[in-house]
Amino acid sequence: MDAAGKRVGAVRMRDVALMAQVSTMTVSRALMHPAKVSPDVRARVAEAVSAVGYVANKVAGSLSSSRSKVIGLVVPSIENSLFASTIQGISDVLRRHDHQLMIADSGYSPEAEEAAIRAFLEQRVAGLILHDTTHTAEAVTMIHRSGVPVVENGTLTASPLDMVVSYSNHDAAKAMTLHLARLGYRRIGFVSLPLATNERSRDRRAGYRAAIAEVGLPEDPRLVLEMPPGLASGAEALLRLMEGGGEPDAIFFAGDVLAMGAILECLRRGWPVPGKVAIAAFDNFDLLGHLVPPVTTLRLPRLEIGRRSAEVLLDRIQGRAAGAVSVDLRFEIIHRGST
Amino acid sequence: MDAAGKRVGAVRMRDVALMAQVSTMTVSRALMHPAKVSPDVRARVAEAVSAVGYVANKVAGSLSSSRSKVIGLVVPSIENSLFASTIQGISDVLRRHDHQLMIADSGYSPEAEEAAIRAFLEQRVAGLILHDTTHTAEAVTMIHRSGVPVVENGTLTASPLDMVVSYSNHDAAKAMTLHLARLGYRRIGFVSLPLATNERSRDRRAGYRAAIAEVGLPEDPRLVLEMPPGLASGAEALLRLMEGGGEPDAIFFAGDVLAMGAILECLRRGWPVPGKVAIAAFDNFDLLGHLVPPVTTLRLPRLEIGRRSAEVLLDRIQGRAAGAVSVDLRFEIIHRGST
DNA sequence: TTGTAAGCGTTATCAA
DNA sequence: TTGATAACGCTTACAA
Repeated sequence: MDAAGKRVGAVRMRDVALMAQVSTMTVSRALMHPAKVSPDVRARVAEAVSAVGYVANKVAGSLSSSRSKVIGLVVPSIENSLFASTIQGISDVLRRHDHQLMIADSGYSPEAEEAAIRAFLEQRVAGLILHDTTHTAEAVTMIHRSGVPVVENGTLTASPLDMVVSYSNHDAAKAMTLHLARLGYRRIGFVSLPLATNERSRDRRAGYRAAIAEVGLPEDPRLVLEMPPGLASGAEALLRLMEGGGEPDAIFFAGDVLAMGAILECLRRGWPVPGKVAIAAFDNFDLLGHLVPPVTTLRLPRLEIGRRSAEVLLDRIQGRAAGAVSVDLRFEIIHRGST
Repeated sequence: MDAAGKRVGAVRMRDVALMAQVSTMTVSRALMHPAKVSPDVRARVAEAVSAVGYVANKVAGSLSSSRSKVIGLVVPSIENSLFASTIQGISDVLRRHDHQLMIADSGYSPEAEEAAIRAFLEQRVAGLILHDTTHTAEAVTMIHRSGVPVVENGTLTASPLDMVVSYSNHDAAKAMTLHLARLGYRRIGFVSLPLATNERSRDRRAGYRAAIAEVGLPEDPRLVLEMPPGLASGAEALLRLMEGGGEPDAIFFAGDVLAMGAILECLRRGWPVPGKVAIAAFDNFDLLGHLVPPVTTLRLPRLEIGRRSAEVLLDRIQGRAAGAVSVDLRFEIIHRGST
């Protein structure tokens, strides 16, 4: 590179062509469709490639062919380990299919998501995977105009942009609440993450309410709380519910590490679980199974969501499928000692 | 897109130019250097851009200018939350500087790393960040030939490819071991991750040994163990050391969630910590501070490593700096109840 | 301040 | 099976 950051003097396909005594077109063919070229040429090209140290220029290739092998992914937070599993799943599948992954995080802001989407479209990605299901109008317009296929995977939204791969946050929260009711708990508290910009949180609370209504328990606002994510937040939620006059006999923490924070607080205070209060979590952190007592939770298909998202996207990109796709992956209740 | 995945009929700069009644060159300038264009033209171009819904084609731009704003990152595992912090740090800085991030994971294999590096160079990334410091010969050759700047950030390696931003795994492990010795522990066990392909693990064990030698404690092979990562692995390591005849009075778990698994095992067995055995960890998981007892550990600058890596890379790319860079970020011992 | 012309390094197309 | 030629959509370099 020169001082201004401009790449300089790279080996081009032309150099390979000269060395192999063929045209650049033949080199291109030998690399893309080896079968369409004579064995002799194939060998000469291969030799020339390694002799001159040729590294293909996919920027030029993409411009010429109007195709790319890059997928753009926007998650709310890269650091959050829940998303990390999904990213891993996506990455695994893309690598197997010789595609690349670009990542941006929105910090839970639709405006930042829009900026990320624009940047990806400017790079002419072949497809998009969005965790969120809430987008700015401008983002929706850009995506539709671009014609790029999209998978959303935060929740099984009823009105997807294009394709969805997820599980039902509503049904999962409802199932866990019903599970607690079936175990005999009657005053079931519920703690969720912030609802405003998060359809997943709203789905979960709706699921909780549906279950409460279904089994005929009274709705008590003193039993429902909205908290930011985090260990400390879970501990605080526990204390607020226990001292809020609602007298919960069980609490369902439907978000991130909230349940972990709550159960550690119980440990510190010497409160027996479920003797004093039962605790259920929403996500299958490894750790929940190793705590004392081990915590009842939901197993969500985080990794599988990533894999399937990448697969349906590639299917569409490669013309193996068209039209609407809505994949409902399963969740599962893991019943343990905390309830 | 048509059936073969070929993008079709996008709006080009030419369309903006026609609408704004200027040449494409003027549109290009108005977008890249608004100051170099008259206010009138600037306004007309801006209006035309939104009227036709223009989304710049950076593929064409990159080809033409031989510049790109994409950085490639290779980590051993995307799913591992330790790397997630670093990725978040990188992402934060890149976004602020209008750059994009491509990610690949090597699964701890140098060959997979080589493939990822090749793919990134084919995309003509402006820079590379590699977590690992062990590379194939071919990877090293490709990188040098390409002239792309590189930051390694897994450990403060003595022979970097180019730039390094990290902390000293050796010194961190040594410091913690000395800390334990200072507290009066005399039979200090040590558990590390696999050493074969991991310079970081080797550095840590060397640091432990250096400390043991420095304070004149005997080296006892029954006190040293090599384990895969994971909670279960930590629990198993604890039991093997406690029953292995070495009679440790403290154990230093220098890897991932090993310490967490060990302390949870102590909880389950009702072993007092540090009464029965003291426990120290290597990484600052939130949770370690909330366990009972809270666990002594090292605070490592994971996020900061990401930020600084991105910064030194951008400095080099943008010509603000040249030459060798080696940034030694700090670590810190967090003394808590478990020791 | 604006425009013209010539690439950037590939692949598509069509002809040989 | 191979090659010549013309894009792909932008930016550089230079001219007006």
